[in-house]
Amino acid sequence: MENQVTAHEVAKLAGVSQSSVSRVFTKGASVSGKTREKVLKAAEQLGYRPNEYARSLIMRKSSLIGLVMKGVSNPYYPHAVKKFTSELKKLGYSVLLIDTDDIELQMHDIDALLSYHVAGVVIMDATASLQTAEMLKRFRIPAVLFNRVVPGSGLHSVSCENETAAREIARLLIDRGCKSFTYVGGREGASTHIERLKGFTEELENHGFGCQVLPGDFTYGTGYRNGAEMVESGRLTDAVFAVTDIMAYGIFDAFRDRGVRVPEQVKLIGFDDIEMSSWSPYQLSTYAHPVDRMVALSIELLLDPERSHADGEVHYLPGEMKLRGTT
Amino acid sequence: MENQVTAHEVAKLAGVSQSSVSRVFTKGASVSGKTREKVLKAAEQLGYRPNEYARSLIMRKSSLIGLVMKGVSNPYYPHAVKKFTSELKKLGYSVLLIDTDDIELQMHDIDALLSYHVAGVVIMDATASLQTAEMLKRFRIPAVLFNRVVPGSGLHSVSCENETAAREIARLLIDRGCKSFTYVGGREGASTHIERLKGFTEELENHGFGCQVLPGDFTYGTGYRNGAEMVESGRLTDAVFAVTDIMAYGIFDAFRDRGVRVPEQVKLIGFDDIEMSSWSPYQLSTYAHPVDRMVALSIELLLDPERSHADGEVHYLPGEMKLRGTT
DNA sequence: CCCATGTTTGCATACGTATTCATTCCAGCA
DNA sequence: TGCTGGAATGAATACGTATGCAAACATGGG
Repeated sequence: MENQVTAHEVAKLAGVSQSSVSRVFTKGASVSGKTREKVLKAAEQLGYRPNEYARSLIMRKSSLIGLVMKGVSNPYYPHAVKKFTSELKKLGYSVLLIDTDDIELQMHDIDALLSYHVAGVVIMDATASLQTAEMLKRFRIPAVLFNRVVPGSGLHSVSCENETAAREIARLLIDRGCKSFTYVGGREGASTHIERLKGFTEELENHGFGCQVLPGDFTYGTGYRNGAEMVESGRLTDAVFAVTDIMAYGIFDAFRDRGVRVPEQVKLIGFDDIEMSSWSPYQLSTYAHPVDRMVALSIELLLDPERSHADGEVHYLPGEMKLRGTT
Repeated sequence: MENQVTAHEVAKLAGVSQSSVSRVFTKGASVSGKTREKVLKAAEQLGYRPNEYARSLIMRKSSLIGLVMKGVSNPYYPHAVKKFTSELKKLGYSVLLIDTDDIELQMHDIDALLSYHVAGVVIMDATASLQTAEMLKRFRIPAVLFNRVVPGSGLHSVSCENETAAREIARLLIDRGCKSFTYVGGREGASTHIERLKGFTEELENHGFGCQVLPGDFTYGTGYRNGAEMVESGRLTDAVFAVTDIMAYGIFDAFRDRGVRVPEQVKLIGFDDIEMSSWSPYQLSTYAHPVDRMVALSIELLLDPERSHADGEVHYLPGEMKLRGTT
């Protein structure tokens, strides 16, 4: 950075003023074709790139979007990250990656976002406490919760139609002739868990069925333990709905290891449709997130000046049922 | 960003000069306890954070590290990303995430890195053409290739001891009594592929064995197809070494689907030790990357001013064999 | 009490760019 | 040719911070 090529040097070489150089690189500015050409040639020769720091400083506008990830527990998120980065790149934004260790977006992480005055924040696979939400509002940083809803936070949320999908899943399993049901959940308090649980159990109730609810945490290991326990304690049901594909794999493997056959003895269905679900040992039936549309909507909410600072909108987008071998 | 709290406002509230405010937030600067306290109180009250743009501009030094990812094909990388972000955070750096679609780091992506004059670049799961390497050198951006080596690029490389590990794997399989061998590879030209292939076949040769080499691309699907073809064409061997865990899964599943038993009929071993390898359906024997040490060394290479701009160092770190159920 | 020494402090400036404002340029027309 | 109005240009300034410099201040020894 010490030997940075500046607009002044380009200007000198091109025989114009620094202003003209700037105008060439600022879209919508008025420059004659002649000088534009001279400037571009000089810039090319020197390898000039406008300095983003100076640019963001003077324009009082950041070209960074903060992307908050919790971890690597679920392969579903890296996929969404990829989509975000490539879409944002098209719009001229770069991505500042924040990796929280905690379930919640921490104050410490907020610091980085504030120092760069990011144009917006996407919070994935993590949640924001009301205090954190307040902080974001206070500093007028547009934020959207991706795949999470935090009631009362006033933050935008973009989620899958969890409840509706869970109802659909319930009906599907009933149609398949199942009479007893189990729901294996995610972390207590996670909106995806709550909404899917609600839709599933309510719809079952509507049809006169009950549901065994087992606690979980979105991990394979816990899925496995739950599956093992179901078999060993004799509490196996005709159908199992796992809050997440990853958990479904664990359950599936626990069943298989104990000689329980899927889908003959038990029907199993997950949620997410990550790549692995189509792999041979699983062939898991599941409900696919509309990732692309979720990403597009998130970006829209962040960057539209009309909506970014307005009250939090909560969106539930419809996904698609993917029926494979486990139902 | 329009209503940014500046050091001037803090200064006014605290009754000191802007310089003093700056000094409080610049470590190593000389401030009295009294003013420090006044400033911190005022800053807290106003929610002041130093503006990174102004700071990076005046200091001519970026606090960003570029992290280049190719995609989401291999769960091994997200794990490393997490390690990078958390380690860099400790050192006061933030992460600029670049997502290349291509196998190579593209010029277009370089632009973002240059605009922010990043303090360094980590290139993961992708490679850099000689032209790109030249570009990085020209702009004096320290770079390290993570898990890749590009001879002649002059870039630092931090990799696993691929060749040595592959030899070890060969000896292990020989010890297990295997007489015929297959290597299922990765993308042509990828250094991990080349090095593991070399170590494996050479060591086998040393013991008087040949090796069937099948082409691959690091994906599950290709692993599966290779596995299927081996069975169906009758070219099954006593042992199979897959360049990557992901590919090993595909091979394993193809075998299983066709009634070939692992490890009784075929011994199978992968490379990476991603989380899934310990899952019940696979229990894959594999060789674990020393991720933590690889990350630490990468950061060291980037940030040590003595080494960051020096000629590219190529490091191979030893990992650890993980023997599970497939050998 | 005074001077010497070291520590704090404020002023002014610079980082590289976008943009306002005044000036110059130039095409088009009478 | 002389005018006019719009387009293009350059000079100057501002963004928010770190830092060199000189002035102010504190401290302690004689």
